[in-house]
Amino acid sequence: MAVAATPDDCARPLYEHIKTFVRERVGDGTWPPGHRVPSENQLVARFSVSRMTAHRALRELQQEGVLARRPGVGTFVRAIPRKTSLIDIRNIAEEIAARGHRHSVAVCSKKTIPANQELAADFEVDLDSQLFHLVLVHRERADRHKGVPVQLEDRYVNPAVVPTFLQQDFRRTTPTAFLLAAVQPDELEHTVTAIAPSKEQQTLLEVGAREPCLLLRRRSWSKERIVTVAELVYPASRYSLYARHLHPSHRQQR
Amino acid sequence: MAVAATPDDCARPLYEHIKTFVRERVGDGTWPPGHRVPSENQLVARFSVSRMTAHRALRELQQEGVLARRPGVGTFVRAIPRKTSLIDIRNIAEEIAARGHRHSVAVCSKKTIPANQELAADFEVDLDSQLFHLVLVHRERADRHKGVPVQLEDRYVNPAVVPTFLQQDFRRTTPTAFLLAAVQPDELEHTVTAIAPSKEQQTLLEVGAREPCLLLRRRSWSKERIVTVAELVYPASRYSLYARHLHPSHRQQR
DNA sequence: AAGTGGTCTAGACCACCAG
DNA sequence: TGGTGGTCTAGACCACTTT
Repeated sequence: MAVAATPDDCARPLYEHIKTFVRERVGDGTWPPGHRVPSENQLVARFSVSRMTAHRALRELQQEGVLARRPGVGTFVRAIPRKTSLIDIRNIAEEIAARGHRHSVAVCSKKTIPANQELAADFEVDLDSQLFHLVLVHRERADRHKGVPVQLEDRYVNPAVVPTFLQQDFRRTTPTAFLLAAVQPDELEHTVTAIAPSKEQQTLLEVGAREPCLLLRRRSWSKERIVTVAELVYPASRYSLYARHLHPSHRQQR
Repeated sequence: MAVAATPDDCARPLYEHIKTFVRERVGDGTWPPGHRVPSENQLVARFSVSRMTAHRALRELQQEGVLARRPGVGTFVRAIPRKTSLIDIRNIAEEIAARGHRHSVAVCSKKTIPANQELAADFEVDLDSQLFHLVLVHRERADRHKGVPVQLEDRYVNPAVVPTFLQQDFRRTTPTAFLLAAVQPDELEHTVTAIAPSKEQQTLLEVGAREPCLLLRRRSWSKERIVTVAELVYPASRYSLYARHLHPSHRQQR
């Protein structure tokens, strides 16, 4: 009974409480796909809110692809893997861990550099402003072998937004994880193209000249300022990008 | 004055009326980026609805990236190209037209074929079931030159869902446009990788063996049934995929 | 002080689906 | 017939920004 007051009660909207309540149970498997979640009226009683508030919580979870609702029937946990990657930023370390493999990182470069013409334009700062620059190679290994490179990360970061960036130990925390924790980006831009790897990229990724690679260029903004520009190179044989999502008219499923 | 009753008044929710009203003005440029849209109270008066209804309309348009809202200030038309491609299906003909160029199509193959093992699994139908198969080359040209191939489209369609598919004239309507009109997909899956083009792809796309290509594999569902599986090959030098979007906490912008 | 958006309530009516 | 979700109203309080 009781209202299951989560630790983080602090001033969050009531519908967010309900969303968290549902998401936790869906996330940890307490409510498996197909499971019927409490009706609006049951949530009204359980959380002591009005029906509009409970409705909003369930409606938003439906729009996010977590739940499927059927008028006259009920609300159910959706079966399908929800939207991923390309859309959300994904942390490569967690992804690899999710596959049951080991992730490791080699730091190739980690320094402060002056902005050249192109970078100054990207970051909307003056020429020769100081920027952080980082080059990493992410490797994935299944057992006790050395593993293979799966991503080359070439990243510039705005020191004005994240002054402590270069002090991190990137063998413990990926830049993506750190940046997401440090600044919540308001906006993301992704551009994907295919490239033939350069000599240097071939060496770092341990691929041949003929193996095509995916180049994902990501820029993120916070409060109108660019936070980071990253070029992520994936050998196509070892990685592809995936997205699955609902279409505007959300509805359906079991 | 009056409620600007749109032609399609038929039983649509009131908040949808308001959303349409706003979207039309944003779409046709009547309200340019940065323009301040009517406040909730003004919409309440104009549409004779309650504030909750007006609020929901504006909130959803915010979530869709059309509007930016600032508490205490107002609601404004967003400046930035909203989420595109990779997320939404995009129609290559419209895209090319939007760049002021001409789009043309060569139909390489258009027939009914029996499902092999792989296709049967994809479509969740029996082996040797009949499927529609289509191969197109999309070209883009700037002036009166012949233009260059920008996309090779290799598509299978479920006849049970779209029986009239093969009867279309794909020089007039792209498969994407037709399919979107025929069946509203509930769900989409995109997988992106990089490939070195095969001999046949090199010929059709008029690219060299060394030019990497993007391979976008798209599957769409309607009511639990697969509608179509498409493999779209883009020469990387002529095309890249782009997405820009807001992060979960939507807020900001002028 | 006035206006904005953000949230919330306690009712209500409806179409739909189940038993 | 009773429960479900979908919509809607007419109030309300709040934090915030602008004037």
